[in-house]
This record gives sequence, C-alpha cells and structure tokens, in this order.
Amino acid sequence: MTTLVDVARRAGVSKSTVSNVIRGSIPVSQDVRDRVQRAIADTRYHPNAIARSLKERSSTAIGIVVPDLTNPFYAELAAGAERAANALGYAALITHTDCAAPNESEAAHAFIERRVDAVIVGGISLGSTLPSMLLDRDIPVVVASFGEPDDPRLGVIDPDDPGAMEAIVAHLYDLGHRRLGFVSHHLREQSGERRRLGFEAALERRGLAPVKLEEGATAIACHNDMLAIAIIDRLERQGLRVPEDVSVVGYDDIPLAAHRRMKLTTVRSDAVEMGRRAVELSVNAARAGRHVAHREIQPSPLVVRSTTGRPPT
Amino acid sequence: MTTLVDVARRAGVSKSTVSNVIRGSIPVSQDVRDRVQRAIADTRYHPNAIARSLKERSSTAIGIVVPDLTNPFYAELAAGAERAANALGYAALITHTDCAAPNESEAAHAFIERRVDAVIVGGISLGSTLPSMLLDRDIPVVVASFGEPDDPRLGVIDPDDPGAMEAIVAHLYDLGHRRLGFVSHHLREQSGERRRLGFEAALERRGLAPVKLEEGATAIACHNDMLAIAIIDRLERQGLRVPEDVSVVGYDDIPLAAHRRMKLTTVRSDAVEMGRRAVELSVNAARAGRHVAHREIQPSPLVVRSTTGRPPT
DNA sequence: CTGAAAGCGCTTACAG
DNA sequence: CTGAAAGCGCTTACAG
Repeated sequence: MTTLVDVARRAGVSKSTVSNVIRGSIPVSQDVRDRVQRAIADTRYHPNAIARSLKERSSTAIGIVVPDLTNPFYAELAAGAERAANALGYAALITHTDCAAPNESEAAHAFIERRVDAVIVGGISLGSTLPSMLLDRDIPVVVASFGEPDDPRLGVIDPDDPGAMEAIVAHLYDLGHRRLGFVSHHLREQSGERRRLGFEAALERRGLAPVKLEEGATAIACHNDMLAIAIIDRLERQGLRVPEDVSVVGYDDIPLAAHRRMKLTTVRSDAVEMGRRAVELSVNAARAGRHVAHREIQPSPLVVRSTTGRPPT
Repeated sequence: MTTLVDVARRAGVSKSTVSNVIRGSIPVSQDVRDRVQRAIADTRYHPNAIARSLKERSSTAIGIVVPDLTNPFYAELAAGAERAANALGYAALITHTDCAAPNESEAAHAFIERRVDAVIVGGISLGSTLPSMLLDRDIPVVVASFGEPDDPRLGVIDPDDPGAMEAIVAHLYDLGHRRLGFVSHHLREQSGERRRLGFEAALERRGLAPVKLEEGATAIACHNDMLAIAIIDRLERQGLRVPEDVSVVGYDDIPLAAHRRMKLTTVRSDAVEMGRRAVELSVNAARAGRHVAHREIQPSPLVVRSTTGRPPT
C-alpha cells in the first residue's frame, strides 16, 4: 500500500507537508495543496490508521461487549452504539460473551491490548471483573443495566428496574394473581438479579413470597422478552394457555413483542438510545482523559398487551 | 501504561530480550526468563497491539459487515464469525449498513484505513462497490449469499438459492397454489434479488408468472424470515388468516421460526457455521497473502411447518 | 509556508 | 544467550 512518503515523493514535497494538508491543521499554500491532493488521488492513498494511532496514543476504537448478539435487545444496543461510534470516527470492536466469566476476561484483555479508548457493556455476569480490569487501566466504561455501581468510576445507564418491577407486580396483583414467580437464565446476569430483587421487594410489600412455575405460579415475570417468548413456547407445548392458565411478562419491548402472534406484556426500553448515549458518555470521558463516573436512569414504562390476564379460577 | 522498556528496565535486560521472552520465538535462559516474567507481572504489562500491528503490518483484525444486526440471521452470522475470529486471535470490527450504498462505502474506507486483514460480508446492496474496493487493496473478502461472483477474487458462501426456491414453489404448487408471489425489502439486497430470480425461474418451469399480494396471490415467498414474520403480522392485522387465506414462506430458519406461535415454513440455513467458515477461508487467504477466490454452496432444505396450506377455494 | 528530526512501542535481523 | 540498531507509517514541535 502507498504511504505518506510515496505521495510526498510524487508531489515533490516533504511528508510533513502531506500530513499537514491531510490533517488541515496547519495552513498550506493553495498550489502545494493541489499538488498533494492530486498525488493522493493518483496513488489512491489511504492513511494508515494504525500508525496514526500509535503516534496519537488513541486507537479511535471502542469495545462493545454483550452477552448475546442474537437477542434483539443487545443487537439494538450494539447497533445504536456502533452507529454513534462511527459517526464520531470510532470503530466498534464487538464481542459476545454468553455471560461467561472466561469470555468476559478474555474480552477485557483483548480490549486492553488493542488500546480501545472506551468500552460499552450491554450486560455482564454477576460479580464480573471486566469493569475493574478496564477501569484500572484508565479506560472509561459505561455499562447498561447495572444498578448502583460499587465502583464510582463506572458509567451506568439503567432502566428503572425497581419502578418497572413494582408496576409489573401491581398489574398482576390487580388482575388477581397471588402466586407470582420470576424467571431468569441459568447464567446469572447482573441485570437479571437486579430485576429479581426488585420483583421480590414488590411482592414483599404485598405480603407475598415468590412462587416457582413448577410450584403452581399463575404469573411469571421474566428477565427479558427473549426468555418470556421461550417460556410461552414451552408452556404452550405443554398444553397450557397464555394468559388463560398462566400470565407471562417480559422486559425490553423488543420489536417482536408487538407482533400480532405475541402481544407480549412487557417493559419498554430504548436499546438504540442506550447504546447511543453510552457512546456519547464514554467518548466524552475518553477525550477528556477521565472516567465517566455518572449514573442515569431511563424511564421504563409497563406496556400491557395480551399475555397477562386474570388467573384461572 | 507500561511499555516494553519499562519492563526491560525493571528486569535489567534489553527490550529485545523482553520481546523474545514474550514471543517465545528465540530461546532465553531460564533465569532471565523468570526475571522478565516477574517484571511483567509486577508492572501488569500488556503489550501494545497497535505497535505490534504497525511493525508486523497486520492488524489481526477482521471487518464484518451486515445489513442489520437486529435480524437474527445476521446476528448469528456475525456472532459465529466473531467467535471464530477471536479464537484465532483476531478482533472483529462489526458494522451494519442498512444495505445503503453510502454506509457500505464508508465501511470499506474505515476497513482500509484500519488495515483489517480480511472482511466478511453478510449482505450487501445490489451492485455494491464494497467488495471491489477491498479486493483492489488486496484485502481478501468473502461474502455470504452472493451468487456467481463477477470478480474471481471473491470468496463466496452461498445457500442453495435456486434449489430452495424450486423446493418452495414445488411445495406450494403441490398444495394447489397457482397464484404465487415473492416479496423482498424495498432496499434491494443482493441475496433478495437472487432468490427472486430463482423463484421466478421455478414458476416459469410450471408455466406460471409471479402475482403480487395486492393482485390476489394466495402464497407468498419472502426474502427472509424476518420479512415473513412482518408480513404475517400485517396480513393478520388486516383480518386475513395464515395459512387459510394466504400461505407464507420464509428463508433462514431463525430460531423464532420454530416457535409455537410462528411455526413458519422456511428454508434452513446455518448462519453461525457460515460465519465460522467465512473466517476460516478469509483468514487463511490473508495469511497466505492471496485472495479467497473460491465459492461453496451450503445445503438449504425446506422445512415445512404451519404457515403454508391449501389455497382458499 | 515548508522540511528535517524525533518519537509513538513494538519486532527482527545482525553482531557479539 | 543477549543487546544495539533500524524501521513499521504516521504527527508534531521546531527551525528556516
């Protein structure tokens, strides 16, 4: 590939001058500028971002880690972040972890070695060391759906889990349900545990204790929509009807939730916006050479559709 | 961050020696090796991959471009590719384009500047210049679902579109349908057009011409599952029943297609495997300093579920 | 306005 | 086995 010296030679100037016309930071005479531009076009020169990164000590890349790209919530979060990053001239290194600690730690190492300027995490395992590994190397990180951070350097964008869980339980309670359960994936994810806690707190306020599905729960709140959809599938294969036999509530309001064949009662969130905002916060921090150290909460309204109804009598 | 010289100084050796113990290429005495290892641990040294890339002239990164991360087919393709890339020590720069030419060309530029070693494309617009931009700079590219490549340097992993389309039409024809249509997104994607062609060829073999939905088609083949699912939603909102009033066929067999509430008749493909294989092919080519220049076809069997039935009488 | 020089953090022959 | 030196392709003071 052609380099700066190739175009400098061709234009009959020094490489500093070529660099100056490309960056536009230092004024260059019209004549020289034209010659350089032509040489760039002729040689189809594209600056080597790696060399620039080394010199600038900035990769202009951010890392994005999600548990599962196949879950539309995370896909939208990643897409929103990627789009925002690109708009700022940053590349997005995206990785999925299945919420497994070894994968998370490997991702952190890769991000450190590649010197990403910031990282966005869409979801991590409970007690993950990923954030602190990054933070300790002065890489700003913002995590979506985390809760009260133990580490003040962290950036956090949370849905209003306690509020949403209260709304879910109130809705179910009003319908007459008294045997309610919460279901999350077997891999314990940070956000799932937070929601479980909020759910149980809302139950307790009504003098209720959680009931498992196998123990005859008549309503189930799920960690997220994908899980709710999988559970509806399982229940209906067992011959149970939703919501006549059991009510099911999701979380995220992925596009599919509104589908005529799903009509899932769920909690709305705006994953694309969370991704965009996470990039905004973390890139600003990176550019200022500081951590994000900021938490914000997004509204998370309950959307009642048709997977919730009165309990069987 | 600590650098090689920090470690060297601490261990009391030259940076060449530190490099040698890290890379393990050149033998180093046990004693020195221990001292260096300790210095690395003490300083929590992580090599700067950017500096290494500059020297090695390899970014150990691949680019992945998909139209839409939100479509589980592309998400699985990207996830499969990303997982395979990570296993080989490559990072994945993932970008989504909405199949819009400007985004595609911007992605190509970003990949060139960042000197990715290879790129995987999950889908592109009809007549996209992305592949040739990359190919011309000696970056190997493999595209999934492309058809006969115009450019011999391209790597291609295709589903068996002609075979699948014949199977779809045969299935529908046998059920009694004579008014069949094909639907793709308004953004013309390479793979959509290929499928349309295969569909129309299969129709022609039976002396039939395509019929639009609005013109009273009784069966619709869709570019992919996501579109099929959206169309089912639209039809059912209009009060039509699937399959009693109109049969709908998808393509991809995303996990959701098997859901009890969808039961979509579709064509099976293995997106994760396509992604993995694409990485294998392109990384091998990159390492050998050549193009992929190879096309392979994956089996694409029809999976009949419950969105297809006899036409209304 | 333009160019020579130093340096970003590595790797890799090449001497010793 | 170990180290000094050159170089990957840029950017950025600093002279002129």
